[in-house]
Amino acid sequence: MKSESSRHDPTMSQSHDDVSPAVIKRLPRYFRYLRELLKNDILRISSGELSRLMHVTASQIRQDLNCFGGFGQQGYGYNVKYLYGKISDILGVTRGYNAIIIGAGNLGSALASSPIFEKRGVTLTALFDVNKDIVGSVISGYTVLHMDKLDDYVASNKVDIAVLTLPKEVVRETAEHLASLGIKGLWNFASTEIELEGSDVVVQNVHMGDSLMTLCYELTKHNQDDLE
Amino acid sequence: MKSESSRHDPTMSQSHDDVSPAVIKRLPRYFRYLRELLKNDILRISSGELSRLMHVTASQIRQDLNCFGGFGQQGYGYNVKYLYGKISDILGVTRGYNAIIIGAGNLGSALASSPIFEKRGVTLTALFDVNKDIVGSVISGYTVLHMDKLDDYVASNKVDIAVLTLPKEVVRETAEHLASLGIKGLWNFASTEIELEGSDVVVQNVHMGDSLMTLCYELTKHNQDDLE
DNA sequence: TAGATTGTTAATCGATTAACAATC
DNA sequence: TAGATTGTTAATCGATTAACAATC
Repeated sequence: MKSESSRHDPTMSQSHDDVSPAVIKRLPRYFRYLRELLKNDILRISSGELSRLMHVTASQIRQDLNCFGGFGQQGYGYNVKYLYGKISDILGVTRGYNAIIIGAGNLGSALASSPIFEKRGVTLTALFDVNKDIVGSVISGYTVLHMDKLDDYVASNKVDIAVLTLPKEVVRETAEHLASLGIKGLWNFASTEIELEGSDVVVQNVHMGDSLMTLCYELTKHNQDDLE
Repeated sequence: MKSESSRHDPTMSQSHDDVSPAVIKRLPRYFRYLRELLKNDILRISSGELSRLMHVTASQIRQDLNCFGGFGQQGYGYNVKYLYGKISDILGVTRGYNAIIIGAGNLGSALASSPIFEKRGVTLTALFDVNKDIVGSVISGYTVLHMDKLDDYVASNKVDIAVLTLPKEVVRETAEHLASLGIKGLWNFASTEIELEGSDVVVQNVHMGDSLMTLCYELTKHNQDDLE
């Protein structure tokens, strides 16, 4: 019945290797909107209503959600709490991942002081830096550790994610070192792409600059259109 | 010869309203790689070489670049300097856009202290905040101004882009106010989407949190795969 | 039951890749 | 000229939308 999508392992609720990248990229957005609905005590929503809210087609919403299982109910719609829980599970919010920040400069501190981790079930556990002026200082309740304590720290603490907020020049070697320590997720803010050939390390490159450039492109296009 | 893509206005080098979103999203990445090549004194590259570097198909590169005109030369490849210049033009790097930062907290300061604007031809001209403790302090050479000076400032200075690094709760009203002042580009770091119906304001929402969630999804998927 | 809305298949649309003639 | 590589068309692939039967 549940089609081909749930395979092998019968004990696990769902497994979904084959979900398209396009769908996956949209999941965090569903997460955000559902959280907002929940905050406003809206406990039930149809794909039609959600489509108006999110400015996407109802068809896409139903298609997307169905990649992971039938979360709705005909004639009723979706239970917001239930759906939010399911999507949280899929995204790993309930897994209790731990993160450390490598590079406690402006951006590193900004992230440490923000609720960005907590909101997504990720726990920040430490910050590292090489700068003597920064090491030992306290940022958002964390004492910044020196990088030479990193190996020991990772050996004795569970670390799932390393956040890379350090200069472009040292990103590559740092990433390789972190991978060698067994850290499986890298969140990279340096404007260079990390390539770890043939490793099982997952990398997300942020590229804020690309976003600024797209904005500039659109500004430029608008201006041009006005002239024509 | 130049096909349908360059239309109307004969004085303007190119106009290209009809370029697909997929192509546009990739332009900043070309920009980054070409800059890097230039830095390494590589003055000539073929789509084949670039494809190996960027991990995309040569076909896609040629297709993408051709949306804006024939920048290459058969039998030779692409002149890196020339191509970099062209892409810079398309992206608006040479337009001399000015930006202001609204919200001089951790993230605002981090952006102000980074080369992110300068690298893309954007000039940061001022920072604003409402917090008495922050207003008047100097961040990366800029004295933080109080928000009540904003209207005057925008009236007497060219401001193309406003960077929104302020709390989610005030983003909507601030965005509307900025739009009413005639600012045409908003770069939004709050984890909420700005909708300005029917205005000619261009918005880029950054959503760093979505990136973290995608990382968590992939970590989770990896772990599951291991179990199967 | 009747009405509403999902789950799902089929149709459309857009984006990517392959192939090759044009040409430097 | 011969070799290389683009520009461009045609073929493939993937993602989105429309439609409707299943069903709560």
